[in-house]
Amino acid sequence: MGTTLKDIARECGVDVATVSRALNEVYGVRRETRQKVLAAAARLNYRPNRLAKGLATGRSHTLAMVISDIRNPFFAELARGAEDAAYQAGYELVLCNSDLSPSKQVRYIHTLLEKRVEGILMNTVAGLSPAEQEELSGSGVPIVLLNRPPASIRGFSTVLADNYEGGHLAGNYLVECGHRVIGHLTGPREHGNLAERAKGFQKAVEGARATALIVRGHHSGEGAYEMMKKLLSQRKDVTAIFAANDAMAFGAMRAVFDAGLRVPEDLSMVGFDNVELAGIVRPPLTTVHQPKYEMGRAAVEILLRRATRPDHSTPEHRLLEVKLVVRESSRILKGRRNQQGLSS
Amino acid sequence: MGTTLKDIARECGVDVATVSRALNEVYGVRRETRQKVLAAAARLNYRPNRLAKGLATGRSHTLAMVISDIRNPFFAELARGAEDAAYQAGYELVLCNSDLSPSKQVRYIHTLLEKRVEGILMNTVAGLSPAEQEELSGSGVPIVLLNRPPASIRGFSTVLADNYEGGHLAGNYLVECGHRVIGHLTGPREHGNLAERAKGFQKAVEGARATALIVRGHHSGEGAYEMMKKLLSQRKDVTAIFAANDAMAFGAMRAVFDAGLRVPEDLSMVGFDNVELAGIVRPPLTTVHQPKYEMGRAAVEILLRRATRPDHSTPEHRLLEVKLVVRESSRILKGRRNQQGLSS
DNA sequence: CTGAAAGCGCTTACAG
DNA sequence: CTGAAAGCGCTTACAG
Repeated sequence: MGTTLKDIARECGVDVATVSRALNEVYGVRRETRQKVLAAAARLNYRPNRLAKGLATGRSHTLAMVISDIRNPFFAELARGAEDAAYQAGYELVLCNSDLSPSKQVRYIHTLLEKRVEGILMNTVAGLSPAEQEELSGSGVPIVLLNRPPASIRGFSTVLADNYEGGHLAGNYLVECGHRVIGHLTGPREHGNLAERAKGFQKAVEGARATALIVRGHHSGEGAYEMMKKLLSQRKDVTAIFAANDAMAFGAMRAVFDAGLRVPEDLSMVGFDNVELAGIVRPPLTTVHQPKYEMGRAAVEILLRRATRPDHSTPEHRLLEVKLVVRESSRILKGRRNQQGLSS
Repeated sequence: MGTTLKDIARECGVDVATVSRALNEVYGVRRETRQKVLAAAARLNYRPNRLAKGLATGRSHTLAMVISDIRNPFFAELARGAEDAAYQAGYELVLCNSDLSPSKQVRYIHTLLEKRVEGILMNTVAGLSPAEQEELSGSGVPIVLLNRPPASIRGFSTVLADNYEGGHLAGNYLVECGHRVIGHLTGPREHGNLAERAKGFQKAVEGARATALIVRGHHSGEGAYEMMKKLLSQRKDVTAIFAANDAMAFGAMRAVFDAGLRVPEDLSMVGFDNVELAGIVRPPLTTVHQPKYEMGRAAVEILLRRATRPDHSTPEHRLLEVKLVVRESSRILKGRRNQQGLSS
């Protein structure tokens, strides 16, 4: 069916090696010969077999991303950034949804290694056993993570938003708005990014001698809904909430509404991520913006850099800036300060 | 670095052919030999090179999806369904964002064919030239489209929601709610799926001797915002709107709010797709549900079926059911009928 | 049941 | 500049 180098070689009366050179290299082949080969290739509608090429060169020209779920807008945005960067470099991106299941993650990784992908973008390796993490980091393919890996394992690159700074921004903002008792809904301690946000938040709040109430549960809308309900029943003095991500903020808002309270009149709400929905819900959500698209791009750039220069194999680490986006879900409590300078 | 069949063969004192058989086939190899090979493979941490395997067998075990933009929640949902089906079958899915740009689509397709993917899921081929469409359909790899292709081209499979029925449901519902002048915001005539929705809608409305106002523009939130503004300034008698997709409905709602009107008190609004956001905005959007996840699955199932039985190459066509989801953005105008039977 | 050989379609030193 | 050869790592008739 497909025409191969051999067909072109026969057609032109030259060797396949010459055809290969003519098609790939800029010189090392006589102009005339090259033209003849190119013409024949076009005429025969030649399509190189990339599997064969990959086998011969050891390069597959494909990258992969193993994330929890592409339906999560955070990952969709990230994926788009990653794929754009890959496309520009002539690479393909394979999409894997792991649901954070360790067994799925392991299966994906094995298959990807067998397909000789040249780099993998993963949100985390936290679910893998130490042995699996070691195996991965020693597998030879570049990996970039979106969460800080255990300190014991070397070899992973990372692309991180400045989570600590983001938490600090949120905490500081709420304190400056005059809030004195502020709840923080977050996930399990093991989740590195969330832990950083909590730390930054706590630092800002307690540094201002206000009270930070840390509530842990599942870091999802559902989880936050439950946490919020419980918190409302226990502490009447809370006037503001910082949720560890936007999905949690939406869940928490539902619980607030269900309790017959208003946002921001009764309770200020701040999220993290700045997904598109944050600007659309009522009231629009104040949140910490993460440069999701850029993070995807940055991750692929690192992968590509490491794939093409296997010589120096020290991992790269990239920290991206976050910023506070003030919308209508939060308000100044006692007007001690004006809002100038806060809303940047 | 990687251990190969040859290493295992040497280790076990057998031929690579035997190793290959032991690793792949269930019989044709003595039990004992098989065990020995398996043990050695495990010990040496053998990972088959899929590029080599693919070259030898002609099968890449990968599928691809070429869509406009993964950030569109419709496609994210679809992608998840597709990837789940692929994963279960032991296939990988490569993600391509075309923005519907013909040149990007063509470049993606060429690369994918060169990588010998075994099937491609594409939203549409409408942007390609007839020659390109012919080339694609004759390329030998199974293709499933999410839009009806030009009648002139044979060979494409399709997975479609019942767009006509969906439009009909929407039109019929609004008529039964008592609306007599109903606007329909839609896209260009060439867009097959939207055209079907418009047809079904018109049939239902005009069949009931009510007035259907078709407004065309860009099928996006922005486009709908503009259309709606214009419509409001021209026709004061419109009491309901059917938007060709949810994003358009959201845009139209913004225009309604900007004009100082209320939904559904002044204007009923119905969308199409039932993206997650539809249930979250205020007021929650009445819309026609499309089974996006299932469409993704169905598409991959067709691709796989056709990839594994290249014998009968007639395309498959799958039509999926839609249903009306009544929420709070629409209301009964004059109460001529009760809502029973409408909300199913 | 197993080995030896040829082949999948490319690339890349090595000669000339 | 070009050809002949070997190799990438697998599979699969063909013998035995």
